[in-house]
Amino acid sequence: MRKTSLIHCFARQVIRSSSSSSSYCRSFSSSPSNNKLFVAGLSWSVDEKSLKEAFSSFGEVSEVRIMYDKDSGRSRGFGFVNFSREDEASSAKDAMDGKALLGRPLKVSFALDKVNREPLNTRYSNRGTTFGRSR
DNA sequence: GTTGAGCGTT
Repeated sequence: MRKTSLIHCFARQVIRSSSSSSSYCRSFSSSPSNNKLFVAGLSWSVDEKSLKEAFSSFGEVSEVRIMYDKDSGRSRGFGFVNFSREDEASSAKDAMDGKALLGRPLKVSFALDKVNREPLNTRYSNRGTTFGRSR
């Protein structure tokens, strides 16, 4: 009876409602996102469909997003893969992490939640301050 | 025609 069961839930830290406004969820565990995967080390010639095809073999890929450069328009070499199940995502990560795609080693890891944030104190008037260049 | 550590828009 080898049932992969579920992931060991890692360290599930329940966010206590300390404040109804600040949700500073910093890297609590090694899995900030469950079904969200961060794929890096991709070749600059890789597309979303290639990644989806590569990760679709482990499960159902719900969404695949690759980041592209706004200046050049070329792929930055990293993207995000969303699975329908965290079990598949974990398998894909554990299976594709370290492997190679298009001749380049892939680096798969859980993605950080940067879209699930709902901050209220945001100053959109921060325009005008050039912080140099984006990282 | 280039480069190679990383965490992203709707």
